[in-house]
Amino acid sequence: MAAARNGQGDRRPTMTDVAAAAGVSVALVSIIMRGAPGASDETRERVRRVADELGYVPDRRAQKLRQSRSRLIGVAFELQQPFHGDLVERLYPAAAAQGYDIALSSVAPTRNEQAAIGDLIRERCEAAVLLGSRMLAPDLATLAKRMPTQVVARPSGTELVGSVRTDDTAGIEAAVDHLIDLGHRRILHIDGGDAPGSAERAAGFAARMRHHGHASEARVVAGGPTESDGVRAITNTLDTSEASRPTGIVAFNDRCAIGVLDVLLRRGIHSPEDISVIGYDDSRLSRLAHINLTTVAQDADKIATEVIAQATRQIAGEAPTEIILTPQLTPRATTGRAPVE
Amino acid sequence: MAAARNGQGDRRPTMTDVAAAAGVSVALVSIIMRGAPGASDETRERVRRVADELGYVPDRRAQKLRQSRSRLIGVAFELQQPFHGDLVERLYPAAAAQGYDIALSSVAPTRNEQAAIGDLIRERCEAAVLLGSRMLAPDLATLAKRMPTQVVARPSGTELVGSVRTDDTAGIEAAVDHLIDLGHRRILHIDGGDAPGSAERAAGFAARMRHHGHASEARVVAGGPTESDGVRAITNTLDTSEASRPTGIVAFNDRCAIGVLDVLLRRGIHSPEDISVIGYDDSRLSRLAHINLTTVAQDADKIATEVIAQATRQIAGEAPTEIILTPQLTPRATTGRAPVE
DNA sequence: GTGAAAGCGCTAACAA
DNA sequence: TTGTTAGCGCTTTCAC
Repeated sequence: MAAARNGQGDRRPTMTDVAAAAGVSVALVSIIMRGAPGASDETRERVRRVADELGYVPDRRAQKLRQSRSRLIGVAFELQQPFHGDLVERLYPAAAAQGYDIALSSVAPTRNEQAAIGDLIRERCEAAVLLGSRMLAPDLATLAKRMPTQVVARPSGTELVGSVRTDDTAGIEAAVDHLIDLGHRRILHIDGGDAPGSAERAAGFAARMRHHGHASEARVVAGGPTESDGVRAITNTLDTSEASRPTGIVAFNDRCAIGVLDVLLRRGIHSPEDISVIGYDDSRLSRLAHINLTTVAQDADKIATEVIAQATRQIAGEAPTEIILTPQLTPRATTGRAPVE
Repeated sequence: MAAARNGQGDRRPTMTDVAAAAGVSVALVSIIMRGAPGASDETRERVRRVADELGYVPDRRAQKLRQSRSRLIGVAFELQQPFHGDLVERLYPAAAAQGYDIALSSVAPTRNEQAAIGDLIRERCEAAVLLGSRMLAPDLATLAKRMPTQVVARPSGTELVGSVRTDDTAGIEAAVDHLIDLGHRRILHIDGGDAPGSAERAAGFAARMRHHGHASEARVVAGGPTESDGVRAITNTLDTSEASRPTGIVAFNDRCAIGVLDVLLRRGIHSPEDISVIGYDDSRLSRLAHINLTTVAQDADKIATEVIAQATRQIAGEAPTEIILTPQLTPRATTGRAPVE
């Protein structure tokens, strides 16, 4: 058959086709499709109509190739991280407001960051945004020599690479203060293992407990960023410290906190009556009605806006900076007054 | 300053730069970069070295523009669906094996499917793969006139659009059989509300219970695809049928099942001792150690392979087909023998 | 084995 | 207001 591809014809219409059909030059069609000034309203309307009839849609690759700039911001994100989803979603409108498009490149167990970044380079993105990158500072610096680069939700470790993140210390402090306010004293922090931000949060926790004069009642145990890590940490803790178990827990993040809650439930320990639990991220998970987790919220909207703003600045040649936002404690149902002893 | 962008120079090196630096023609560089035959090993090595020194990376837009075909398969996926992440991850290698690249376009609450698909068209993808699309059959048919289209995990409703999915009826039947084998009789199905596949699964459930002669002990209640839906459904059920509560539950999907488990936990009802629960999808969630949910598994690897295979066929002009894979019951920790009454 | 030249679909000067 | 022209960075004949 002549018309392959579901009879859609052998190829998509191009600007040349539209120009021919409308009896004008391609340049004029270009002007009209871009909404640029320099065409009569009458022609404009006619060409638009012809284009629609033909089902013409501009070829973005050709557009971007021709314009010396791609006006593309590349985003590497992890497919399995709900918070990355929250961020990506907000990057689109933020970028559009500055006249940029977003190119997505995913990171997954079978697809490493290098592969994802390679795609962004081949697409000639003008800047790279790495969500929760696991790259080391020297590698980031190398990448930064190729293209303006930022990391999100972690420090970059090099002044060549920008960073937008929330103040981990402040976030953990807010969590500690909240529990102290509620009368808790024996407070446990389950750290993030080798996840980015873990060290800062653990240090912040210890410092704040000291500040309140309860250093001796503070404990930090090894955890990690997933539910399983939370499960492991709390199980260990409960099994080994029956006598003096904590009344308040600050988990590394929401997923970790959810693991903790799950174990508590299974053991018949009620939250918040027996133990208060605080997460970190304000991910969609934490907001689910049945979880309703008190958490330290990172404002995805604000982060996205700052990321795009910094990207355009870096593209314009400004030096990258470290932008630190203040997280917000969001009390929900998993924290309450400390039980009377 | 002359060198904007972190001193990386004003522009990225092009093939012309490499050719000049190596003292050969661009055509030869092209041959070498693509690994095409027609260059001496010696030149090959020298040009490669020069390219590396310059940090040359081919411009994919220019490549794809020049080649009449984009060799791009566009994928529209939902950012917040873990199973979509599983699929996307597997589409990369499957596509690469056929010489295609993947272009990602995300769907989210603030970014609808039309927007996502528009991007795929502008990128001149040769085929569109829509994960869990919510588009109606007529709209899908319209899209199919533009480009070869497939939907995944649902029927397309039009023969113009391909579909790769698992047999919902068979999956639910396997779940029912499993419970029946374990001695369960009073079995509840929490359906998926208006989610794709919900009707098929509910019908399959009823039919299979009838087949086993336990139609009278089968119940179907309204649910949905999220944890909250599961919470709502089971709460209702427990509150209204204290006397004859089910011993087995088949939830619409894993997330729904997890909501159910959460409520059971909170009420001190043990699973599987008191109530067995089965999910659907075998998402990462279900495999978490502390959840360890019995579920009906959809083989993401196989789905991805079939999707790419069908995409290449459709691109070659073949008519789309409906590919139905058989799901696999995966027994884990949330199902066990029915309690003795 | 290598190079010259044309052109993919578009935009942007510049002319008319 | 409209058309002409010259590329963007690459691949692909077709000569040499």
